[in-house]
Amino acid sequence: MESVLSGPSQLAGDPVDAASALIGWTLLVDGVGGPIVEAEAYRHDDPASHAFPGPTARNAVMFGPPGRLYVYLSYGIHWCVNIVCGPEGTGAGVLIRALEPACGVAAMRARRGRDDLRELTSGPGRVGQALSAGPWLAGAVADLSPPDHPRRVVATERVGISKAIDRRWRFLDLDSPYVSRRPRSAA
DNA sequence: AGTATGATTGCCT
DNA sequence: GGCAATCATACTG
Repeated sequence: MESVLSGPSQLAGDPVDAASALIGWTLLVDGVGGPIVEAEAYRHDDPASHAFPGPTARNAVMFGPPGRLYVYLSYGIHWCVNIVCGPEGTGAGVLIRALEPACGVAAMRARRGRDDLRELTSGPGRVGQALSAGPWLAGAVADLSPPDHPRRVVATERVGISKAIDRRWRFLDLDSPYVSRRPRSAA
């Protein structure tokens, strides 16, 4: 009997390990999506995390069981997708910053209003739009399936934050053309 | 109640 | 490279 739970075993452990382990796993929403190529960890004791102030209406999902989706509105414009990680109740998550557009490409093109594959899912706001993310996804169980080939993963600085900027908790597939930003120099 | 600030993106010069 | 868009959340008074 196979486990019903999906995702890497690290999903319920340290979110930093989970973020790294998630690279290469395919995330689908309603059959649309592809392999994760870029992700950032946000720990509960991390000043940059939405969970840092403690449980609130917005971040409630983060304090639930791992493997679910935490969705938030960024800059009043973009809906961004996270996978809740860590032991249940700790309030940690992993922001999905980029995917390889593999499944439902036509749908993603239509939702994004763009044809170029590199503009479909390379960036957290783009991922949200391509997957049609919104409040209705909050708390849904993440649809994850394992990588079909190993990835070269590298750790770099997180993007767009002003606190705890020194923590290199952004992980990406070194060989993917679909990451939002390449590391400053190859590591 | 009012204000400042974002885990961003796309269009402008 | 710079900045506007746009609004929920968090914080101040």
